[in-house]
Amino acid sequence: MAEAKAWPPGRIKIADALRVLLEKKDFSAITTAEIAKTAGVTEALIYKYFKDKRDLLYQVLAENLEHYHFRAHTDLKGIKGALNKIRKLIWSHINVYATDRVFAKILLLDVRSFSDYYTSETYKLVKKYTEILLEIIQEGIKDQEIRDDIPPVFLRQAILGSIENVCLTRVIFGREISPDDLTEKLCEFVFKGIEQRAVNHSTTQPLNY
Amino acid sequence: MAEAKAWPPGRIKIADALRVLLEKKDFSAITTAEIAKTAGVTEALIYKYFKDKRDLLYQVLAENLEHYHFRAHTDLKGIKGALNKIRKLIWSHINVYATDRVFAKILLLDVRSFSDYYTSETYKLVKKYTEILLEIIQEGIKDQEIRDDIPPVFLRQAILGSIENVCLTRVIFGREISPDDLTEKLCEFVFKGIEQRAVNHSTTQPLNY
DNA sequence: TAGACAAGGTTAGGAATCCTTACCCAGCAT
DNA sequence: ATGCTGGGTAAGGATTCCTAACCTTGTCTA
Repeated sequence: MAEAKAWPPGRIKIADALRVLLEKKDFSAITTAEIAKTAGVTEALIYKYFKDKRDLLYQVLAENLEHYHFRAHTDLKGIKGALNKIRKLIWSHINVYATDRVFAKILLLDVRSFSDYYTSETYKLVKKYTEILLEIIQEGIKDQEIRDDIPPVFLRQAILGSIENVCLTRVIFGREISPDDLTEKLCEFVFKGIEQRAVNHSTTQPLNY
Repeated sequence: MAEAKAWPPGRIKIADALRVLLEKKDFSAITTAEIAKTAGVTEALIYKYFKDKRDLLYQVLAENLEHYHFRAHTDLKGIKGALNKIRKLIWSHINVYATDRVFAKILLLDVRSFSDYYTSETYKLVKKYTEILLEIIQEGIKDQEIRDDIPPVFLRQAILGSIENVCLTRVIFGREISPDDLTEKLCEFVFKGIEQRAVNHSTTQPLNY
């Protein structure tokens, strides 16, 4: 799937058309007629390449996911330490939402309400992506950088939830997303929590940086 | 809106019918014909009481929200300390998702993809609900229980995101939700963060419990 | 080199779905 | 008795998603 090469022109035009339309409209408000017209093909062609309208959405998402998954992987190369990796992953993650609003909208809003999405190939890609974070957490626990009294899978959910929810409102209302600023705040939150630390200047110095 | 009293029987039957159908199906897969049939009324009656199919969804959600918002408020009475209040709020919040899966599905999955939802009266109720958490955070900052170097609005988003994302997968896949267990883990995460604390047995005893 | 056969695309249409317009009827106030 | 309001129905139309069948062009092969 999404072989990156050799898609017929019609298929490409259709996928691009959907991306264009999603910039301005909800997925549910976009009709197949509209997609076909924007793509410059007939409606029936959509159904040659996609099972149905949703499948088109899933496949468009999948193409983006593959790309960003690959990028996340390379972005992490050369970084030492679980917390540093998490910081970088958060930054990259937010940066994608900041620069590709259509992708953000599809992933955070459009597909989530369809229950067949969770059995799709595309959802497997999402899981593959979040696997990266899980591995970093496990590494961090092993190296004593991350606490070991909360299950890694749980931590992953909580971390991703906070990232996504912070970006979500900004995506919905078209507000600006600043990766630097948000990453800084998110890391503070995720790493240290909201509790006011004891104001004990002698013993609470951070050890790692 | 949602005057709690004096709704005509037809309206009640329609709202109930939607709730029943949502237990088994996506909102997008439910037809107006189906709703009418389940309710034992004609399709046209839906449009007497609701602007359109979505408006029906929003209003059903609104009714639940009002109820849970009220309950959250009373649940917090008599609790001292911002962190204790947050713990209780998290528990109540999760408990709602645990006991009312339809409500959870509507709020976390169904309405989010519709952009007109964010201009609806129902969304205002959601904001009113999240306002509770914001006020607690502000109180906590004032009382030095909560760190003051991250904006309260940001903290609220991050906290709610982690709560909701933790519940989300369980809602999607129909897995069990254990309020006690999840609250404990979430509070640990939210209050203290993921970073392994310095293993300094003399000074790191928790103070509050 | 005819012809089989994919691959890419179109024509035409049908079932379902959402929603509207016009109508009915009971109760009740004047 | 009459007008009017609130709750409900009947009937239909436009739109939307999707399918079946067909066309066309290039390529492989006997």
